[in-house]
Order: sequence, then C-alpha cells, then structure tokens
Amino acid sequence: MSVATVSRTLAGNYPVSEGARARVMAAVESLHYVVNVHAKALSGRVAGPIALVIRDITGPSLAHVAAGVEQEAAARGRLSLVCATHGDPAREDDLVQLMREQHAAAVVLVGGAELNDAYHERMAQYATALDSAGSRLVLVGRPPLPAGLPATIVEYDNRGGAFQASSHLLAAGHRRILFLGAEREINTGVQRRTGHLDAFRAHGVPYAEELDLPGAYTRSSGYVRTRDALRAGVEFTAVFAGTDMVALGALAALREAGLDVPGDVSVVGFDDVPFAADLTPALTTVRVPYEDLGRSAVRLALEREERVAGDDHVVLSTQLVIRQSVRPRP
Amino acid sequence: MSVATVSRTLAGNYPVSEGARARVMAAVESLHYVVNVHAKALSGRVAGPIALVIRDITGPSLAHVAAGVEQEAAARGRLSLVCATHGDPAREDDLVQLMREQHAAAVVLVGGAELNDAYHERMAQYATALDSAGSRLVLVGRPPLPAGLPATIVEYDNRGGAFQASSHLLAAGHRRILFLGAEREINTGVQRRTGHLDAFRAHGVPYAEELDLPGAYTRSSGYVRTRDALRAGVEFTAVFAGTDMVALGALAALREAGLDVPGDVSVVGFDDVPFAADLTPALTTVRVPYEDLGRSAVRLALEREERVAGDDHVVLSTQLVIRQSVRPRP
DNA sequence: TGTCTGCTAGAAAACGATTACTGCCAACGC
DNA sequence: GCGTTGGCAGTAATCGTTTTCTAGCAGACA
Repeated sequence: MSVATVSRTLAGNYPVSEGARARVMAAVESLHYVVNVHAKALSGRVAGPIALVIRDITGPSLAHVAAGVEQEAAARGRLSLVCATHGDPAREDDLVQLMREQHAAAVVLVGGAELNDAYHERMAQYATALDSAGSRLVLVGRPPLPAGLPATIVEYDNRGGAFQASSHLLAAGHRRILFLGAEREINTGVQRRTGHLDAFRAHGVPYAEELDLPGAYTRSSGYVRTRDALRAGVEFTAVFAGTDMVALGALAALREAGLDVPGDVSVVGFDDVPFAADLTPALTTVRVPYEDLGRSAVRLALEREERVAGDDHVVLSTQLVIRQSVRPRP
Repeated sequence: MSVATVSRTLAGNYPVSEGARARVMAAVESLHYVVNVHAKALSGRVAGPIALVIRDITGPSLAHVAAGVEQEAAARGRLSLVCATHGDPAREDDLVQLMREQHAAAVVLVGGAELNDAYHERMAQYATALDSAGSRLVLVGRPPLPAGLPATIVEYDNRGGAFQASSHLLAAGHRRILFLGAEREINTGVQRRTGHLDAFRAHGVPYAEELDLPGAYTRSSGYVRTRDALRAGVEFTAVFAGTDMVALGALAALREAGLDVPGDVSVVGFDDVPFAADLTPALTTVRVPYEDLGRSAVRLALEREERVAGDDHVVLSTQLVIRQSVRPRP
C-alpha cells in the first residue's frame, strides 16, 4: 500500500477500493495518525490563518474585535493568530514579517494610530510586503490608506457617533460641555472631536476653547482631567468623555466632588463597553460595533481572496445608546 | 550560488565568505524574500505555536488569561493560536485534533468544567493523543487529572478564596448570607461552595440551606436569583456572589428594591474583574490571578519541553480584595 | 483471441527549506 | 615539490504530503 493510496483515501477525491480504504482507516486509527499541516501546505494548498495584531487583548473593546475575528475565521475554517504589540512599532514590524513567513491569509491591524507621514509610510510598506507574500493587510479603526495600495479598510463612524452624543447633550440644554478628547493626533480622537465641534456648529452654539481637554484614553486620565477642571473652577454642566474608560474616571472625580450624575453634571462616553449599563447611573454612550468590525475585517479579506465580490473599504455606523447619565431637558 | 549557501547565510551557523554573504543579502533585499515556515518546519525544527482553547474571549477574566498566554508565548518566541468553543464539546474535540496537526507545543484548555466521568475520559484521551503528537495538554482552572497522564495542571485556590470571603462577611457579623453558587457540578462552583461552608464551620455558625441558590454564572442569573429571594421574603444581610458578573446582577436587584449596599445588604464577588473597583459601591471580591494563570500555563509547558525542571501541577493563590461593598462591624 | 476501456494502485516529481557529505583550491609544513 | 589541512561552496538526501503520469488487470466487445 503506497502513500498515494493513503493520501487519496483521506482526501476522498479519487476512487479507492473498499478493501484499501478499510485497511487505510484501520491503520490511521491504530497509529493515531494525523496529517502534517506543514507537509500539506508545501504541496497542496492549505488555508492560511488570520493574524490579529492588537495593542492589548484585555481592553474590553479590543477583546470584542478579537472575538469577531475569531468567530468569522472559525466559520470559514481558518485559525486565528493573536499577537499583542503593547504599542511598540518595532514589534509591529516584526509581526508583519512573521506573518509573511506564516503565509497568513490576512493580517488585521487594530486600534487607533497617529495620523502622520511615518504612519502612512509604514502601512504602505506593510501593504505591499504582505501583498507580495499573498497576504492581505486589513486596517480596522485606523486611518485609511491612499487608494491603489493593496489593503482593506474597515472603519467605524467616529464623527457621526460624536455628533449624535454632543447633539444629545446640546438638545438637553447643555452649553458648557467638558470634552475629554485624545492626546496627539490619533485618528479616532480627531474624528470624535470633529463630530463634537460639528454638533456645536449645527446647533449654532459657540465653542469654548477652555473646555477642550486632550489627554490619554485611560481611566486615570479621565479622573485627573475632571478633578483638575473642578479644582480650577471651570464651569460645565456636562462631560463628553472620549471613551467609556475616560468616563469611568470622570464619574469617579464627580462623585468625589459630591456632584450628582446626572443631577448636577451629565456624562456621555464612547464605546459602549459591556459594563457601561451597570454603572451608577447607567452610562449613555456611543455604541461601536466592535464584534462586527472584527467579522467584517475577516469577511472582506477572505471574500477578496476567494474572488467573490467584496469592498475594500467599509465604514460601519455607530449609534448613541441613551441610558441614565444625561439629565433630560427640564 | 546554491540554495545551501543562502540557507547558511541566513541561519549564520556555518562559515560563508564575505562576498557570498553580501550577494545573498542583496538578493534577499531586492526580492523581499522570507523563509517558508512550512518548508522550514519539515526539515529543521521550528518552535510550535501555543494554542489557547477558551469558551469565549470576551469574558473579562478569560481575556486576561489570553493576555497572559500571549505574553509568555511571545517572550519565548512562540505564536499564540486562539480558538473559542462557545461551550461545545464537539468543537473542543475538533480543536484538539487540529492542534495535533499543527504541531502545537502546548494546548491550553481554560475554564471550569463539570466534574464527571465523561469529562475525565475526554481529557485523558486529549492528553495521550496530544502527547503522541509531541504537544502538551495544559488544563487551566479545570479539574486535575489522575497522576500519570501526560498533562500539566494550573489551578487557583477557589476554596481558599471563598473561605476568605465568607470569613470576612462572618467576621463583620453577617449570619444569613445568600450564596449565589454555580449550577451543576462545575469544579469552580463546588470548590467555592466548599470554602463557603468551611468558613461557616470554622466560625461555628450553622448553615441555612434555603440561602444556597445555585444558578448560572451570569449577570442575569444573579439578578433573577436575588430579586426572587427578596420577593419570597428570604431574610439575609449579605450576598456572596459566585462571580463578579453575578454580583453585578445582585447589585442591580438590590438597588431596584431600594436597598442600600453596604448599608442594608453587603455583597462580595469573585474574580476581581477590572471594573469591580468602579462599581458603586466598589466591590469587595476575591482576586484571581488570571494573567498569571496564562503565563504559568505556557511557562510550565515549555520548560518541560525544554527539559528544564518544572512542575506539572501548580495551584496559584487567590486573595480577598476589600473595598466598599461590605459593611464593617459596627 | 486480440484489443479497447475502465478501474484502481504505485512510482515519481514536485513543494522549499536544512544539512551531511563531497570536493575544490589555496596555504602551509616538511 | 608534494602531501596535508582548512575554509568555503555545491550536491543531494531528507522531511510528509499531493498529484500527475504510468501501468496492471479484468471485463467487454469484435
């Protein structure tokens, strides 16, 4: 009995006699044989894995992107590789190289990034390098690349979500809204701020510069910025936190100052992390379809690989989720 | 210039003349060459990946295990494969088979499991099947296997944590403690209940059967059980929730009933999820070293592979984190 | 009976690397 | 001047599959 017969029996794509099949199956059983993917990949084609490159898996929102990627990948018979960069660009370089070696079907890069030339240059390199290795670069929630580069972009509507959130506050009568945005020129921060300013413009309300407080997207930064604003006597009746984690910090600072939410100050967040509904008061926030982002990333990349029609650039919508942290108009 | 020279230049484990090396590097640069892992794996040895098999990545605690696994794997030059089972044992079977094909260095199974013969039989099969393929089975937070089976076990002290939590409540004067445990014979649930009962015994307090309410480890189950207990007029001054998610539901039910925490009812949870400190009141709970569990799983499996001394069974300790959800003794 | 056809099995060439082995050439010792 | 040694490069075997091509054998048909 030759190796060819075994291969054909297991693949089932070629006639094999009943007797031979039985003997092969018996041997497979008794030896606990499993094919060697590496050998299989060398000759016949094997579906490449999906690589997810993420800053940190434990972030509540990023974990959902990971879940979406894993789910869609599994549904299409792919394995998911998960790698954390901890924000180190050098590590990102290494991982892209590594994924080229691994023949990943798609390399999904997730998370906001600074909008500058260095970023675009790096992404352009990634895109062409991966393309030449047969992998597809997918950017999720990151600034898009100039058309023509071999990359798939999955964005979500930061501006629209922020517009809805700020409009909600303005409609409730708030005029002085503390804006706890992002530090530096992170794309998500810039877009959310644009939506915020657009809402002011749409409502014909002038924008007070001193209420715009950039900082890190962390709980502690939200706490510090809110506490310091209160100490400095800055007047505001609402807080628009750049993320739910920032909102968490803001809520802590307000509570510490003896202020009631939403009685004295209203708060909105951004992300709709799972525990947002469990805070006291339940947080009004902008829902970002994180799981969908992950699923879309994989779907678009693989549909393209399978020569199915598929976009190379989608923008998923965001939606304001109204809970109890904003005081309704009296 | 032969392929051998290229291989030797890149591996750097054999003398190559300066000229040849330069020409190889130039070609590598211009062609954007990367080695093919599959070919490399077929001949020279390649470090196998670490596979993480988990019920659901989005659980706040499981995400931390994943982060620990990824971190330790990356530090040791391994890739991490993440797969979700969504609680389907058939999917788990498939994944173990798949990981044998992938030549994973370790297959890490995470999450509580029912203590019965079927479980032990399945795990025993996994252990030997993986062992014969050169992979190591690692069970994290799951019931250990009989000694002699080729598996590594990483547990944490459920009983001790529960003992501390219940002792804390008893020491604060609580006698009627609602225990929101697990449904069925899940190992974590059984062990936490044992710790709870041991604390009563240690304090010489009789245990009231009607306060023992088994159910799912979910937010909604915590809510329903607490609400129904209140409606039924069950008397209690404290709640020991089996997990922080359950505590979340209990807090919601108590708040809805107009009860103050910790003024009227004290609450403790289990897990110490990241947002536990941000609840109102901040939740007193048992810290489980999730990230450490993940790191230890990888470390033990790989140290064994590398023939370094290493245990095959560790139990990490848990610790009560005292915050504001328990009323101190008056 | 000879040939054609259809079914199944084996032989061998890929796939892309690593590495033991062989061999060339220059330098060196005697 | 000749044998030896050592440094470096090429040849070829190997890893475990898939797949193409070849071949054997039986039955059908003329």
